[in-house]
Amino acid sequence: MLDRWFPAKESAGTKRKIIEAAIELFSRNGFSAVSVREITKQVGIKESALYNHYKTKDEILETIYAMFREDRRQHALPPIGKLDEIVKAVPPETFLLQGFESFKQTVGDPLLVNIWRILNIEQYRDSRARDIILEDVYKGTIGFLEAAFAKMIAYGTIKPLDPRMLAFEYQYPLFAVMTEYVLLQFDGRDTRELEERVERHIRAFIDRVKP
Amino acid sequence: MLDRWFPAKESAGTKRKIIEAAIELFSRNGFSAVSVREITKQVGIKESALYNHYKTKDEILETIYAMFREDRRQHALPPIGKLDEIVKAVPPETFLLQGFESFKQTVGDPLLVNIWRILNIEQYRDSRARDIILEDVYKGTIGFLEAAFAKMIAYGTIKPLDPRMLAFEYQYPLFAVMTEYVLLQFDGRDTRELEERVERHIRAFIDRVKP
DNA sequence: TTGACAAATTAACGATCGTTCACTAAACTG
DNA sequence: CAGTTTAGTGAACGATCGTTAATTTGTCAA
Repeated sequence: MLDRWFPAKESAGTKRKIIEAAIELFSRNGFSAVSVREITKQVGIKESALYNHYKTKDEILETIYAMFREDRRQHALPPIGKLDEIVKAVPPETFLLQGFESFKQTVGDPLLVNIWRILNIEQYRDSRARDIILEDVYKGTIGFLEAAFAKMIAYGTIKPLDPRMLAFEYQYPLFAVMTEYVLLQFDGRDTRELEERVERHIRAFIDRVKP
Repeated sequence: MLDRWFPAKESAGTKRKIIEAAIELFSRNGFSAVSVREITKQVGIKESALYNHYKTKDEILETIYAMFREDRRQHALPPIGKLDEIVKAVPPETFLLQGFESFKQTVGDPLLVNIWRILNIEQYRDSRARDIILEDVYKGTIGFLEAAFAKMIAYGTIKPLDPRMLAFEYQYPLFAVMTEYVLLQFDGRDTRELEERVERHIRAFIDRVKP
């Protein structure tokens, strides 16, 4: 994710180091409680040097948002156009269990987890964070799943229930687990029970929709 | 909630007004981004007068936490001791639909909603907020429901499934809906679909566990 | 080798931060 | 009514905030 935004050719990679430090600090204390001096200290430069790379402190946050947005559009969900061929190619069990893999992949990526934390902290103060959570995460995921379930129903591979309700029943527990997972992980606490719950939820869901 | 913490006999009620202003401001911008001068301006006093009521800015936040904790222990869930008589007295349908009522009651209380927002903002920076969310909210709710489901199973009023799994399947979607609800509400956006989802989820759950 | 440009430093700016101080006015207590 | 407590003001404290300006250092192309 960082590699794409900050190509290695850039000499010292200070611009990238600033983002890395900012993500770590913002995710722990929030944007407002982190000073530019804290960021630049972690990078190893003076505070004034930061302004050679970013116009303002807010532009750093904006860059982090943009990275997350782009990463989600690229990697989080397959494009709607490819949905039909996916649903035709893989059985519902495999499709749904992919949600488990994608969960483990997300919580295993410290960068993604930290940006998710930042979004949670800033969601009320900053309408950009709110927009990412509501549109990209919630609406995007549910819309994708609804379309997928509708296709499965059309192909007769799952029971003919309301696809939007199915999307909700499948995904919303995962949202809540993600929230709790990220919080437990913050103190290095045990998260195995949550992982197990996710898997059991998905398997129970598969049983509910099997035709 | 405020009435109990700040009895009317206190002359001007400045201490209460400070908390009210702080809750509103903290819930919008976060503790760190709100100055004591902003709070006291909203109350109508000078910043120095605040220190007649609270030793530090943090003590205001601490008071808010304590209020939320106590309110939850008093009103959120019936005491475990009374659980047996409740499960004996009301059918599972009524018990579970009570979760819908309690959801509507929570999101309809601006004070509770704002404190919930504060907890979300501060959850990483402040271990006290983290503790409230993980222990009082998550663990407390799931523990209560697990005990309730276990009793229902013992009385044969629901199917004999794993009570902890049932608690998870019932409650976690509600956690996520609450999060999204509070966020949508922040911009005054339409939340009717979410309310409907909650009710449909609970009714679907009732169907799943009916013996 | 020189000139250009990027990236760093030192120093400082005005503003704002949480908190404290000395003091005053009002309200309760004996 | 005198005396003490409570709640308020006005001013200031040292620290820190985001940001800018002037200047130096390092790097690569011409």
